[in-house]
Amino acid sequence: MKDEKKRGRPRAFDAKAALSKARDVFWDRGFAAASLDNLSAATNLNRPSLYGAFGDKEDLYLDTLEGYRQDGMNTLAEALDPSLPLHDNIARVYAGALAIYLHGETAARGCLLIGTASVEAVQHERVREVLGRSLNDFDDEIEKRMRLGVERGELPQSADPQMLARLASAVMHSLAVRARAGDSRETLEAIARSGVELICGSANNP
Amino acid sequence: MKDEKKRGRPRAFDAKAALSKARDVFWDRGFAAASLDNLSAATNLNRPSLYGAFGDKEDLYLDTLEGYRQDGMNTLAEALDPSLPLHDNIARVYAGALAIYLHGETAARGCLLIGTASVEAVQHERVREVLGRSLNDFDDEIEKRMRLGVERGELPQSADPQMLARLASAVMHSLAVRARAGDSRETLEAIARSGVELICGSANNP
DNA sequence: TCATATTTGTACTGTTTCGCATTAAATTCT
DNA sequence: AGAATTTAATGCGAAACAGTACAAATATGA
Repeated sequence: MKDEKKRGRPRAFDAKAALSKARDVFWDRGFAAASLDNLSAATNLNRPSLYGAFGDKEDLYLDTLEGYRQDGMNTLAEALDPSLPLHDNIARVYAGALAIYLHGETAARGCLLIGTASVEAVQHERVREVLGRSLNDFDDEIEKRMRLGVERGELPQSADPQMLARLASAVMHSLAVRARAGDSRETLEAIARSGVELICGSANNP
Repeated sequence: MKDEKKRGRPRAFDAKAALSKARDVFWDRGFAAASLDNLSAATNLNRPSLYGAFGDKEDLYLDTLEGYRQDGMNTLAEALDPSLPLHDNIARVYAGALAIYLHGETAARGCLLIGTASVEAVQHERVREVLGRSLNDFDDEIEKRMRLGVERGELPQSADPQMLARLASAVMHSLAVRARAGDSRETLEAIARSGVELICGSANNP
């Protein structure tokens, strides 16, 4: 499925690496302010090569969003390792998020989706779809863990797993926004800690 | 302070109304994708008039952000009317936010600051400053009410007003993002209700 | 070896962009 | 009434922009 030798001249670049470089450009500048020259320079690809490999600017952007989304889902699944207590799971979710959000050259970049796709979502339906789906999938994954928490007695029987999941996500959304707004790591970590306590704190404390 | 007749030709437009129209353009398209032609058409002002009145595009954008911020602070202050119970206060904060976030032509526009300033915050320091200040001021205002809640016994003495305030804001940040991502009013209202319960729910329930 | 297929690089096109220069219009001060 | 001052409207110009045409380069298949 991979070694089917294609006919013509082979590619001189790694599409995944190029996509990663393009993602960084979008992450820093957003979709609208990222020019094809920026993307071309960052990926070391001429514009025609970019078009050939990924389509137009919006296609390329959607590709980076989709890749980011899948990476995020993988990170989330790891953080939610069900052999750990719920409290630790949510703390790990936030820690993983902050590790990503706080990585930036000039200023922290936050979340690629929340930070850059939100703007475009109003006018670009495809972007809105990816953003909405990403947020929902994230909620759903956490909800599963919450439901397990209720079964296990980590959460009271009266707890609403869906709503708890959405509120757990909400804290993460806020971390994403605040990171991009320039809040310090200390502040963000404090919010994450308080969020964990509020959402699943009543569980461990008798 | 207002009727000091200036020397030259008087303005044929209302600066506040123009700013409001410009704000709508930025709200829908974001800063980068909003062209001066868009802004000129929406405000019924030629480009030179825009420059004369507000400066360049970034200046105009910052003006709209500042106005939005102040409107938001006023709405917040009303919602936090201390003669009402804390529970109602926070519910009113979210209701007020949703009333603003869900108002859009094609799709809901969310929060102007979170939805459009976040992208620019990384590269435009002045935008990052306004965004950070706005989030902080919002937190601080809610924190005051939380502190009052502790004094009054609406919240337990052990409650951390600052952190509760930041988490209350977090729910609102999430509403802003989710509105722009296309979530329904029902979903958003449900999240708001759950947020109120989680943050100040343990207070009213004996 | 030669045709076929794909990628690469240069250069181009037409549009959009921002910001300003310039002139005409409207008002106040003297 | 005329000078001074501010705003309005037209329109310019230089740069940036997205996307593509075309030819050279590099591989496979016959």
